[in-house]
Amino acid sequence: MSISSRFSVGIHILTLIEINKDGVSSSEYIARSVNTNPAMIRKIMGMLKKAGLINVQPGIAGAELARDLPDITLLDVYKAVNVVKDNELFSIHENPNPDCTVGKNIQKTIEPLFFTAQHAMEKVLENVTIEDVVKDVMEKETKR
Amino acid sequence: MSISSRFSVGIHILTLIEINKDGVSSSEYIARSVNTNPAMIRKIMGMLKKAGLINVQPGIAGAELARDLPDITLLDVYKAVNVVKDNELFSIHENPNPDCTVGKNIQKTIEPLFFTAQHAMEKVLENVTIEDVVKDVMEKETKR
DNA sequence: ATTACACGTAATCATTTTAGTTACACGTCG
DNA sequence: CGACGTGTAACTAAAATGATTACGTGTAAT
Repeated sequence: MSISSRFSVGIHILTLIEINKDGVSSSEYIARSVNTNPAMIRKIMGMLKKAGLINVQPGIAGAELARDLPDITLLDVYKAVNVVKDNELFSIHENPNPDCTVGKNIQKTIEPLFFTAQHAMEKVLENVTIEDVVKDVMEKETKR
Repeated sequence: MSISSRFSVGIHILTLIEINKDGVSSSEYIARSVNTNPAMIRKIMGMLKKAGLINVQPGIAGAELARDLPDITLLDVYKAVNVVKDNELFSIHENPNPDCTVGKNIQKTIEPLFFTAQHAMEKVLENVTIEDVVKDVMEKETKR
């Protein structure tokens, strides 16, 4: 199992929009950079738009960021592209036997542990912004 | 997307073996507690055995823990049941366009960020043992 | 030795998710 | 009006999950 690449594509899209801010970031343009289909990009952009991360308008080519660079965290993107339902990174088996000590209590024991693990992961995503990503990409580019 | 319930079932199995240590934990017995099929249980027990967490023998009913309770962490179980490939909790889109600044560098920028997030999650799992789980289950049981 | 029981594992199946693709309605603007 | 681009729906192939059936092999009791 892996978390969908929609997440990394979402990050790619936002980063590209910023770096190409003097140009026009159409779905076709972005798709060439990501190396996928424009329809895929539009679908993901739709999610980013719905989450208030970018502005796009029907019929008008190009998208732009809806917030300042440092105000978009990877957690924002993660939630926007809907790769993991809220608090369901881990799934817990349903209907354990209530007539058994373990079956009766295991879910309520495991749940908070899973939440803690998940939140630790999300906290890391929250502390990285698209600005950080943009800077790193630019730095790698100039080092050639 | 969700991490397979094999993980929570694995925890259930180990916990049950401990709490039922005076009895015989056959796959059929465990399956009744988890509320699934004995074959599923045997498959997961095979993984736990391969990881050195339990001892089972063909033809002999019952399983027992292969380590002391505090020496089995949730991370051990997580890795044993193979729910996530090493360092692949997040998947990154393949073949971005190398002729684009973003496409060329985005993978190497994102990778370490994803690793950090994943490791933060795994660290939490590493700090919880089956002993903790057993204690919590027993505590919940006596509070009724 | 035969029989009953249990583990180990392969094969099959329905369901869900992903990623990709095509197609087309609708909006914008020259 | 016509060209272009966004927004979506429909469809596909591939992969993963959870469940189930079946059967070979190992163990031990009678």
